Amino acid sequence: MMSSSPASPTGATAGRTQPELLVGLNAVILAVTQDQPRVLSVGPQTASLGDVAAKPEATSRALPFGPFDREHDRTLELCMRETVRKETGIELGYVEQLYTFADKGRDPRESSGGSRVLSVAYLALLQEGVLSGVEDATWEDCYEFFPWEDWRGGKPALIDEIEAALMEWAGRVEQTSAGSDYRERIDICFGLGDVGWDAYRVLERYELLYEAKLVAEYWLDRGQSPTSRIAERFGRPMAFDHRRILATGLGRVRGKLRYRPVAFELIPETFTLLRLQHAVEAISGLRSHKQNFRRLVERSGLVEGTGSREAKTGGRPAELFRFRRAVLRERRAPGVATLRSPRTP
Amino acid sequence: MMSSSPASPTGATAGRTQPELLVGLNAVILAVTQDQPRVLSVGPQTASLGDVAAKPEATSRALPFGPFDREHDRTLELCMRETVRKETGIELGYVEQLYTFADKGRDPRESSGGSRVLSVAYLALLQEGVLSGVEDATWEDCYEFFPWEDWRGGKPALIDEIEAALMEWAGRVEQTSAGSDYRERIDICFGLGDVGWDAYRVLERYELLYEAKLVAEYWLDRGQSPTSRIAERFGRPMAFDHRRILATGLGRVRGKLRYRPVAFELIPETFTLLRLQHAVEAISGLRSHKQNFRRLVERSGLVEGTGSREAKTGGRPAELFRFRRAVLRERRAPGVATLRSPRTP
DNA sequence: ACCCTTATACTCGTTATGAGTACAAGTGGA
DNA sequence: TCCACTTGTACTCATAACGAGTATAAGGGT
Repeated sequence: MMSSSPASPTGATAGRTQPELLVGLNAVILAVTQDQPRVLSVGPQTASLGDVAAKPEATSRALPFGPFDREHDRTLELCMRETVRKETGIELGYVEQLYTFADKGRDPRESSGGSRVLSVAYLALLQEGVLSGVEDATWEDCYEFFPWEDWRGGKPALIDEIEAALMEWAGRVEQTSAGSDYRERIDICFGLGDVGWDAYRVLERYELLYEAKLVAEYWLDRGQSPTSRIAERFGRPMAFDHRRILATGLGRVRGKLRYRPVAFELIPETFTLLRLQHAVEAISGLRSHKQNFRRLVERSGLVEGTGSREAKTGGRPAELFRFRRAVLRERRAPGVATLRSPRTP
Repeated sequence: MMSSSPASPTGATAGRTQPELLVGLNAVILAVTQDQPRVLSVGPQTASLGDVAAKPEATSRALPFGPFDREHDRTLELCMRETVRKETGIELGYVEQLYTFADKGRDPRESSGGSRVLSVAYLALLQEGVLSGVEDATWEDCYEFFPWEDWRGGKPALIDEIEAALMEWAGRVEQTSAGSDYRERIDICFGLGDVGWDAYRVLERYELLYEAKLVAEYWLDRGQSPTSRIAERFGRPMAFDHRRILATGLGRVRGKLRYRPVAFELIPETFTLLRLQHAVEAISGLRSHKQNFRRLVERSGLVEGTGSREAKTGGRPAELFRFRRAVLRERRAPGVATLRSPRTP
């Protein structure tokens, strides 16, 4: 309730009893290994828990999470770092807050009398090679969850299938309600017609597919089983709303790549330009022109040569570069601008 | 605690008792009126409450806020819209989630035995002319809180004063701790040396000033009074950590302006190009080249002429334009790219 | 020596950007 | 009516950035 004499920053009244609200933290931890974008997930490795194994949810991967300990943690971010450190042994570097999720129904247990759950999601980027020592924490390929997001090999064939399925859905919906702009949303989200593919819109695409009942979670959230076509073609589901959270995270990095030098958080201290390029391509899901990428990165002043070179390239040895921290002092908002759209013709 | 068999999206254990944690919502509601950026604030209009009037906090403005009603509200955003609607009569349009604040100590009452407060802040943009009917809700000029952020008249003289004060502070700190990169942070934040001014870094600047004890909140948070110089020169304080939240919001719009057409959320349906330019300038705090701004906006396809024109310009009548929604179907990430940096020479 | 691979340099045409100049079309007053 | 003043709009021009190539360098293997 707004109040004209603020008594607390939120206006919440102390001592007022309400049904339980749990606050937790989720972490989207991304890395690039073998030129593939990976996300750290937790959950049982194999479904060997007896009869539970039959249920698809039981084998879904989840994002690392933990409760927010309001007694001991000074900040949300520290709590998240601590949780991840304790549970996986990983010491996070680059971290940023992503989004706070609190929609009713995001935890299926709510409906059966459980508490409402609010969680604050964080995004973290790790360099290749940092591995978790914990058995049931695994790195998964991001594009298994979003197969339509990987355009590095050109427009995925799946896009046509998605377009057809979405248009069919939009047609059905338009008959009942006033929904003539569904087609427009579809065009924008998936870059159809003369729209270009915008790598950034990961979340919008996932949510549109969810609305169109084309992702497994739509059915699982309602206690039903997805059709086999959905289960096989439209990406692996994750537990709860974690695929949505992952979509938010992937979209955020892709966006940030354009104007902040976050790519360097994903690769070792020294690297060849091709490696940098591959990391950027893995995250953005787009292929870029090698010579121009080099020109762009060099001209930007983001990197400096180390003098030494890497021999194991299979061809001419490549020079090793390092990130010039000093660049932050010289230019505003440096990033890798090349990441516009792939040439579709 | 991370768990290998996820039982809840956050891992929070139901039924576990912890000290009270309150969840609330804050809204940064921005508009542009008379070419000035405004923020909607609440609080007593004048300090006529007796002896409380002497304390500066009693007269500070606060951002609109309300508790998150976990029973009735389906989503955080709906709760926020509802709160604002009920309390000010304003029906929000463009809204996005901004950030979640939960640092220990953000509510001064915590230390005196109160509850920990977490709040989710939202950003909303309104068109000129939407006014609140509620008496103690007022529109305040954003730059009263951040006088150093307005570069429309060229580099503010205040920047030199800030530079001096910060450098002096950095010098003092370096003697005690290992802090040789304070100067680098100062350079980056305030665009000194060969760095350019980056309009986007509003929060970083505010936080640096806070650390350097140059904003009133630093002292108020510790129950002390700021020096008169700080009170007079470094912007008006707000209640609690609301100036920090406002900084987050202003930074976010400034950033978004560059790649999404959010400027149109701030102006009426039809507008002259100069009006659009002034709205962009008000938010970004930068002046832009009129002819180039026009070229950019027209070439971008973001707008279309309506044929009619506005007479009240004081000179030649200007054509009225409207935002072309269709552009969203044609180009990825359209924005107003011109907003780089002001020519400082 | 020849072929394959990857790295790196350089070219070329197109488009975007910053900074102007020039002219158009209103207003109000001498 | 003419003139000064205001704001809007069209065009120019040099420079930088971008997309797409071609050409050459420098390693390994057979």
